Amino acid sequence: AMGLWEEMNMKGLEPDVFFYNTLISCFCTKGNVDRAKEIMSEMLSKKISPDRVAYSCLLRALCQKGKLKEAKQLFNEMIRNRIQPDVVTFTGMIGGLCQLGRTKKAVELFNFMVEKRQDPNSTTYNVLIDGLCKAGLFNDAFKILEMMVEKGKNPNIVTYNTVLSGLCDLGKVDIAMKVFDSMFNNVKPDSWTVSTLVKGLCKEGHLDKAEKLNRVMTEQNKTTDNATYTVLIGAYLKARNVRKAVNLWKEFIQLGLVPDSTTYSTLMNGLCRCNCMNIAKGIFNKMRISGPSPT
RNA sequence: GAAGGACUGGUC
Repeated sequence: AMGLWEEMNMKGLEPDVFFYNTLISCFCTKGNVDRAKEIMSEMLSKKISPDRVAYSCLLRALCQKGKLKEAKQLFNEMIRNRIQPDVVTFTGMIGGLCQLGRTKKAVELFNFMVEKRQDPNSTTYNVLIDGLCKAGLFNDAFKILEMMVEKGKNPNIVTYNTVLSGLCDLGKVDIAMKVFDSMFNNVKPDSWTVSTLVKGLCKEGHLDKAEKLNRVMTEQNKTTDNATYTVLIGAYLKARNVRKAVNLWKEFIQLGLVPDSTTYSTLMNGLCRCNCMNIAKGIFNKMRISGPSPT
């Protein structure tokens, strides 16, 4: 990285706001918030003012790491510098808080942004609904969903998938299937929808229904993908139905789907647990030849 | 119709 830095200086290239923000974003996603803050200080020393994007990045990362005092300070600094937080800023922070497990704080922040007359968009609602579902607070999530509809923000495919996932986690796959049947009027189910339901059905032991759903959706809407098959194959291996799993794996290849590292991990783990070392070896060799697709 | 920040599913 230092090499690149020097090279840029030699060529007389001045890093701009975009460049700095890219760096900040990288350090934030790597969880190195301190380094990201240093980058922001450096911007200031070079007379480049951090903009809304720079602040939003850091704020989300600070929330996610539980550095809430620092986040508050930075937020105030942002306001002091006359940079207004927007819906993305708030949504990011809400998401960070949810990942932290502080859903109560997340809801507070949601209310705060409404007070500040920032209109939550569908992504904001989706983030909060997902956070509440994952915290096991489905009823609260459902209230937010109702609020979303009241405010005229129509649930999109991500909203549906999020809610379906929440229901499946609760073991309410029967209700999830009813929602699925009713969603076609509003949105078009995608492969995420299918894999979510397939996972839910498998969790309850309905492998046959899961497979059928995938089959129907593949034929009618071409909505299948790597992840969906990985769920199905993994479930059959867990049920020690190696024959079925291997057939699905062949089908997977025939469809032209491309296995990645998760696909192979699932296969290797499952086959080894079934004591099918020979089959595992064969697939492993295939991977060594073609290589898993990059994540 | 390109853009540096926010949302959903797969193994461990």
